[in-house]
Amino acid sequence: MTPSAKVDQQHSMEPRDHGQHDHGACVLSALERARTAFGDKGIKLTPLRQRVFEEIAGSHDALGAYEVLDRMARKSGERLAPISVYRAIDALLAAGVVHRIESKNAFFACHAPHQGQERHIALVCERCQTVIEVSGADIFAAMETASAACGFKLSLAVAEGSGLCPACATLPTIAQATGMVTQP
Amino acid sequence: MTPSAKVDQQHSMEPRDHGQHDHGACVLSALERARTAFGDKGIKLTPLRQRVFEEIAGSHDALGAYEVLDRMARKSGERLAPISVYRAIDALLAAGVVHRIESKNAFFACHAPHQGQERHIALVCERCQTVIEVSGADIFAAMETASAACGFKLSLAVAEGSGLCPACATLPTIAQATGMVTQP
DNA sequence: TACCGAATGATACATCATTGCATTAACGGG
DNA sequence: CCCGTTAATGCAATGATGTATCATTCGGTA
Ligand SMILES: [Zn+2]
Ligand SMILES: [Zn+2]
Ligand SMILES: [Zn+2]
Ligand SMILES: [Zn+2]
Repeated sequence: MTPSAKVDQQHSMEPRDHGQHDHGACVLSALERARTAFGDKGIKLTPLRQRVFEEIAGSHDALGAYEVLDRMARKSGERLAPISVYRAIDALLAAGVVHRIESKNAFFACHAPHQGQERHIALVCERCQTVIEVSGADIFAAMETASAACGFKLSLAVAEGSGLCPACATLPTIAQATGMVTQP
Repeated sequence: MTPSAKVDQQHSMEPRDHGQHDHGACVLSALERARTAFGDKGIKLTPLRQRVFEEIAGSHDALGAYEVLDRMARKSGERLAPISVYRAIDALLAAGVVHRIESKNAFFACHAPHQGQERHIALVCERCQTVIEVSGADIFAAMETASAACGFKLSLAVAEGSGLCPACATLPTIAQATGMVTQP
């Protein structure tokens, strides 16, 4: 990846928010759920943790820890040590309000209810980077079945995917119609 | 993880090979399958790629790229640049003879036939580190179903697990019987 | 021979994450 | 209020993982 491409990837010019979606309200409600989750678990939602959470929830992307760091530094002018962000993220993970995407070494804010103990999987859009969560009960059940069938005692399961989100999945037809090609 | 624990994790004192298993033959057959896979795909199995593959296949663990590097350096006395190992691993991945475990940033040699297009998932033993592959057709089908149900066009799916392999899963009963405790 | 493309070597750098220890904030019992 | 305890943060260094860039080598080929 070239340095210039890297700049373009700061998630600023992405085709996020395909029209609808009140983002201010979306972030506020995420924050409210976070307060509840921290309260329920007896963990403290400190100012630092809240700032980190707002940064992650403020994007619907999965952000790397250093990306969070950069964004916070740009806003406040002060650069935290990486460990501070990692510690805050650990608390957010423990509270269940952010999740980690193993295949990207990145973190995203949970916008799913996770009511009960239902497991979800994360789906990452390759075009707009948006992460969505979908119920994964059948998937984890199948993993349990496949493991048990060979005598493996499964204790931790990871499942995640990437592709095109519903909004982006409809766009390639436009590229085709206009004669756009992917390889010059 | 403590530094001393790190040393213990060099995969040398692990309870690998719970009795049976002719490892020399196992590695040779893996190498033979690798030659075939490279031939089929029109990629060259160069000496460097073969050395890297032997190092990975010689362990039934998933090895990090730098662990491969260290082992090769210990054997030959010459230390490659990391990029050389990564490039070799890229070729091995392309040939399909090793797989990556996203949740560990590590690579293991494929010992499964993968006949046809059948997808497998990797299961990592938390005690002996052995990686096994099991058929994942149902799992990937469930991921496809869950994605399609919400309009997501899935193009890449990751599923992997950790826990206790069949051999290790039978051992904890011994620890219990002898009054062993996990927390002093 | 000259050329080309694939593979490798070599240096430096980028990105991801943790260890260790000092300092500060929060909270409850005297 | 003072003190002791614990959680949280600050700070410096380092470890662990992965890539960019350019030079060199090597095998085939016109
Ligand atoms: Zn939003
Ligand atoms: Zn999208
Ligand atoms: Zn073997
Ligand atoms: Zn085991």
